[in-house]
This record gives sequence, C-alpha cells and structure tokens, in this order.
Amino acid sequence: MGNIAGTADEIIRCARSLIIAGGYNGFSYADISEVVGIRKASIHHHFPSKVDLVRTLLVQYRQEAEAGIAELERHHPDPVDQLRAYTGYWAACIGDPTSSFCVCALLATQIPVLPPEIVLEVRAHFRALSAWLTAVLEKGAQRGRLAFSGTARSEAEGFMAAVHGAMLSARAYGDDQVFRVVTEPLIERLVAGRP
Amino acid sequence: MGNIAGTADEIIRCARSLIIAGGYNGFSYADISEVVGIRKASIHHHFPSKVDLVRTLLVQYRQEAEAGIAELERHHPDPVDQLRAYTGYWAACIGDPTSSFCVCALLATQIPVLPPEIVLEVRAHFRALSAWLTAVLEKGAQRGRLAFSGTARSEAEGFMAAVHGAMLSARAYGDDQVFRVVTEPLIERLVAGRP
DNA sequence: GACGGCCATCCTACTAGAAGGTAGGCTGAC
DNA sequence: GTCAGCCTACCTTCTAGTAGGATGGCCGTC
Repeated sequence: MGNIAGTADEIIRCARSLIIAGGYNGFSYADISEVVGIRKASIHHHFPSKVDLVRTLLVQYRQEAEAGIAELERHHPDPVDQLRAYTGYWAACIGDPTSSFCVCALLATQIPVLPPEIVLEVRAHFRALSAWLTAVLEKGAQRGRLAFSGTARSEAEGFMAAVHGAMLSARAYGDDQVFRVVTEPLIERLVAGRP
Repeated sequence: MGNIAGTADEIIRCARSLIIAGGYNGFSYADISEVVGIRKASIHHHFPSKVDLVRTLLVQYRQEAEAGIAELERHHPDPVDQLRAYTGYWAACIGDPTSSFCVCALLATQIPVLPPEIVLEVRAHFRALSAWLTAVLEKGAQRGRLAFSGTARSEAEGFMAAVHGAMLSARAYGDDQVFRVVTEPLIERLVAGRP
C-alpha cells in the first residue's frame, strides 16, 4: 500500500497544515507521526532534519503557487479577472483550517527565529508574488482596465499587504467574512472608469 | 537592587521582544533568564505559568496602546493627522527589532495553537483598534476631511489589514522602506478633495 | 524459475538537551 | 516574624535526531 511518493507527500501535506496552524515552532515530528500514522524515525528517513522537511515543503508550495497562477492566467485573460480570481482563491481557502493562511506569509512573521534556508524560500515567494501582481497591474493599466495613482510596483505591494492583513484579521476575529470585506473594495477601487 | 516592579517589568519587556521575534512558541523561560540575568525559577515566582506571563504582558500592552491613542488624539485633533500619527508611530518602530511588530498581530497568526486566555486578549485588541479606526474615519467624514465609498467600519478593517500586511512585508523583505510605501498612499487616498 | 544481493521503507529503542514547572532553603527589608 | 525575591536542585515531558534491525520488493545471474 502507499505509492512511491505517497508517504513523503503525506508528511509534507500534514506539516503544511500544522505550519499554517502554528508556524515553525508550533509543530513537531511527534505531531506528524500521530496524524500520518507513522513513527518519528520514519519521518527522519524521508526528511533527515526539520529544516529539510520545511524547505522541501516550501519549494513544492512555491511550484504549486506558480502553476496555480499560470492556470489562473489561462482561464482569465483580463487583469481585473486575474485579481478577482486570486483573492477569490484565498476567500475559498479561508474557511478551511488546513489552508486558511499562506504558508510563506505565516512563516514570514517568524523570520527572526527561522533557519536561514527557510528564510530564503519565504523571501523568494514574496518577491515572486509581488512581481506577478506588479505585472498584472501594469498590464491592466496599459489596457485601460485598471487605474491607480502610484507606480504599479507600490500598488502591488499595497495589494499584497492588504490580502495578507485580511487573512490575519479573519483569523484574529475568527470570522471568514472579514476577508471578503477587506479584499473586495481593494479591486473595485482599482477598476478604471468608475464614478 | 532593582525596584519593586523592576524585575517583573523587565521580564515582561524581555518576553515582549522575544514574542515579537518568534511568537508564543518561539521563546522559553530559559531565554528570558539569560537576558534578564535571573534564574528560571525566579521568573516562575513572578509569573507562575507561561500563560500568566503572556496574559499579563498583553493586558499591559493593551493599556499602553489605549494610553498611546489617547495621547495621540490630544496632540492631533484632526482625523487625518491621527491616521498619520498612527502609521508614523509604527514606521518609527519598524527599524527596531524589539518593537518592529504589533505583539497582538504576531500572536494572532498563531491563534489555532494559542491558549484560549491569550486568544481572548488578542481578539480584544483587534476589536479595540478597529473600533478606534472606525471612529476616526467617521469623524473625518463628518468634518469633510476624509472621503471613502464603503462604510467607515469596512474602510477601517481595510486600513488595519493593510498596516498589518505592511509590517509583514517589511519583515519578509527585510526592508523597512516597504512599510512607508504601503501605508502612505493608504492615507492619501482617504483625504478628501483631491483631483 | 530459483538464488542472492541491494536498497527503500519502516520499525523498536535510545540519546542529549530543552521545555515548563515544583520543592524547599537562604537573605534581607519592613 | 513575616514575606517578597531569588536561589539550587530537581522533576516530567517533549524535542530533534541516531543506531541498528526486520521486511519486502526489485534486480541481474545462473
């Protein structure tokens, strides 16, 4: 039973949801072993150290994010729709405790106590996300679909920060609605040609 | 040596900066004992359990925040200036590792693994901050100093989320500038009577 | 097709150190 | 005399990580 990459994948999936719940120091090999139904030592077989596990997890997460964005761009040629699809994706995740936060955003809060290898991956995700949002805003402005006062870059940073802050507020209040309340006006404000 | 409340206060101050660095599970009594120059057992004398310590810390933090806002309102009667003073306060904090993040915002990220007593305090801070921002925005709109499309409440939630997200981005990039890049347009957008 | 080696997977059993916390004794100020 | 403050010494549980053994599938060889 269990295909070749099955167990390692299950460990990563489990670790991911545990990180989303409590961050890097908020979970242990023992926690994973309970959920996956495997001994601690067996986890060390797949991932020699905790840093190995989390770094692998992050590399995979970033690949998934990149693939997700590529898919999103195929489905939605319009920049406005792309922004809506992005926030819509997270709005759908917010309700599910195992995916209600961006892993990189959560780890970013703990950067001062994180192993440097992990920090590298987290930084890379922020840069990639910011670059994509900047490109979307630039494209939207060129096509006359979006309008904003500052640079595309600063506007993208503001957008990203607001989305992350919205995740945080949803968690703080224990109210999923807050995410939509914050993110929906965010896009409407950028759409060109409103009163 | 050490005045009456001296040691307990030093412990709290130390714990606060440790939480800002790595959250609830990111510090231990041993860490505090090293910094303060006191034995672990002596910390337990002042704060029997970790929950006691952090709850006390949060109660004090919330009082300080309340006092700070009251002071801020005395110095700045104008709602626009109040918003600027608020973000300006955090802009000044961002550079200092011991105060570069709101303790409650950082703890909020770990709510699923936090003791319930701590969650209560964190929630209370978010509600208080949101209520204050809502009041400022309402007052600003009444006086014709601020203009926005949604309700004052939803606008306040968006403002707070953006500020928290800006703290996160500054930490993620390791670049203090990002905080200002995100928060400055935030206020300018709300100021009434622009082109 | 049987044989033997190889290797991935998972196990039991263990380690050293760190976690939060306790018991009880000393000291010095009021 | 009492008690706050701090200490040494200790406890239990959890932490990541290690050593080494069982199992079992896959390989080429005869």
